[in-house]
Amino acid sequence: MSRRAPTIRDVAVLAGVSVATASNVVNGNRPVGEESRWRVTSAISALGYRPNRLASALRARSSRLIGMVVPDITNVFFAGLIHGIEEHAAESGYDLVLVSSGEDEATERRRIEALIDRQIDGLLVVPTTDASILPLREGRRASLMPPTVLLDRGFGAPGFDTVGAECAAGAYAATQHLIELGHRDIAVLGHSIHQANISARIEGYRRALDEASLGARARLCVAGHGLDSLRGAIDQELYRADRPTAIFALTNVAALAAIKAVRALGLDIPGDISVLGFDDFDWMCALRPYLTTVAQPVEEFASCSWRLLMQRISGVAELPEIRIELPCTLKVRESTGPARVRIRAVAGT
Amino acid sequence: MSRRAPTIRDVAVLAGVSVATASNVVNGNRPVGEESRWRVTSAISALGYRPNRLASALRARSSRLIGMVVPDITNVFFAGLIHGIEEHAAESGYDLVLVSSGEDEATERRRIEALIDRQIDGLLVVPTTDASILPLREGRRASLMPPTVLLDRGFGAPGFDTVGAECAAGAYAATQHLIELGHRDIAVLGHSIHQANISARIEGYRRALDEASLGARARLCVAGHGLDSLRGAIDQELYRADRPTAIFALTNVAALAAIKAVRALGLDIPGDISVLGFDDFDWMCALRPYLTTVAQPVEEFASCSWRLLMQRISGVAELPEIRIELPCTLKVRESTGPARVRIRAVAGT
DNA sequence: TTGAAAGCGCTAACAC
DNA sequence: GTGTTAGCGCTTTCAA
Repeated sequence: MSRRAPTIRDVAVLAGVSVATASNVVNGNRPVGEESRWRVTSAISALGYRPNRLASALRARSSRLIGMVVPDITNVFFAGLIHGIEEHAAESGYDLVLVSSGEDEATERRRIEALIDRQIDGLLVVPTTDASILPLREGRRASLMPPTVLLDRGFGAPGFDTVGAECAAGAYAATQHLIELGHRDIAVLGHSIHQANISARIEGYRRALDEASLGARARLCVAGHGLDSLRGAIDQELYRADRPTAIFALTNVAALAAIKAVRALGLDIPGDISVLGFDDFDWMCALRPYLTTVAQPVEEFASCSWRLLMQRISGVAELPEIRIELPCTLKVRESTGPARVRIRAVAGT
Repeated sequence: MSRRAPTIRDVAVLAGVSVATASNVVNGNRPVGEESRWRVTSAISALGYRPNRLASALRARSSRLIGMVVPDITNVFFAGLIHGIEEHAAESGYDLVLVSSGEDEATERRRIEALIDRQIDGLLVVPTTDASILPLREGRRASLMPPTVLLDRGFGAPGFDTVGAECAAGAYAATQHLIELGHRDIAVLGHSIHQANISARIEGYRRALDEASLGARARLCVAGHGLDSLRGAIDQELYRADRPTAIFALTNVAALAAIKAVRALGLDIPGDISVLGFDDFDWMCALRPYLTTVAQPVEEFASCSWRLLMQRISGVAELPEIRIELPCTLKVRESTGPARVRIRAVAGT
């Protein structure tokens, strides 16, 4: 029943050659004679030999394993990222070890260490906060860390290659779109300020407001990562007498929270209040109204970060950190419309 | 810069003990004296030693790596599954190697072989079709295969532990719900018949129809896995003069396809046509109308399959295959309503 | 309670 | 073009 799996030694013996030759026909590291090659290949199929990747990784000092860390797998944006990366990995003969940090810095730290212990060849991280992965570079293990690329968050973190979106520009365009529709009271809804991408989005929002001399009307709703937390924050804003006429949600989860909150109040989108989201995915088109959103280039995120990582692993890339910033696209759809003129607003203007 | 990482030998030397003792304090496999333990722990922290999991896995014949194979990571149902499994894995000290089969049998096969080569301790698969993983059990590698649990699809496959939903019952309840609302022309939309779960859903649908003496009116729309393919199939059905008054979508992707198709025709849900879906996730509540759906117990899928896998790995479970079937929940919401009485239908009845 | 030593299965020098 | 051999870093007998 549980017969020992054949090793390369078994192959060599059956083929009547040395293990080196057997190894060479398997890996093609050295030329092998026609005769030997044939004997080895037939021995391999006769025995049903399969190489032990653990042993080969240990010896060759290359596991062809890439660690990937995301805050939450169920977030459609991260799921898209994982999908893209996994595809590239498969093409390049790598496998992905996927771990979730659950938006917790300590967990993230611990799990990354565990991945490094597994001798991964590279690391792809969507860090919990901009600062969370910094200690890894500074610690004793600095020189022993595998090539690492930070995605989405942590843009520009010193010591790391980073791939992110042009968040400020995207948010600027989105806010401008709302202003052009006549909105003057635009609330932004998002989580943690401790992330470069989120603060960049807020910055873009502020800039657009400032340019329209609306700077004083900025309304920031900041909450935790969860849907409920975001929902609570926007609820509070909506219950105010002078509630906003538009909500700019800075993440896809925030957009969902905003929609739920607005719906719960029986308000119409965009009749009573406009909602503008972030990220884009299949299901959004089933929403009524179809959500106006700032789409991030998920595919490009995946391909750029993968390319960067491969360059680092092969030692091609030069020393200084590389930062790649990808453009967002404002997708104007149905959830944003002209601002409803409110009595108070009319009187006030 | 690239100093060699300290090994357990370095630790032993610095602590003035043997490697065996150092190993034992790291792993606790054997009792170690107070004095030795202290010397080793301080040597470890002095050197910043971290064990090489590759080497330990090779020697101990246990990688603490679980392979997970899904058809498509971006499908919210599978994403939820991955999330749940990853959580359990983390708790138990395992890591997940995630691969996507892309609904392709050959790819699935190839990637599973690669996972086995990595000496994974267990395998969790949502197979492309019911038959796709069977050859693995039959092949020469049969005895060399790691414990494997099939999820969602492949229920009851010989030689495998399987975890699935009570699809027939769920679909029966859903269809009955539609019949009670007065629907007599109910189309089902789904992909591949070659999956036990899908055919069970169809069976449940048929049974409900039969019991209402509506068996002759069964309408099957079968398509490929893609959104577009499903969309095409349901479009065809909707363009018929006697189009259905209700659509029962057998997967979440099918539900999305149905919604898009109905919308494109300018029809109202549920006024003109009812839509009933499968699976349930956060974003559905942002849909207008909120989708009536058959929810599968994703969390339980994850916990049951994990428990089963752990039992097999530890050799606790007895020999015969185990099948676990989890109940679905019909969530009646807004997308299903009374059947609109059509002229033709009135005349016909 | 501890140590010495034999490998796990493989690759890469180094020889020929 | 091929073989011999020394490890990769670790765990685990076996003996003390």
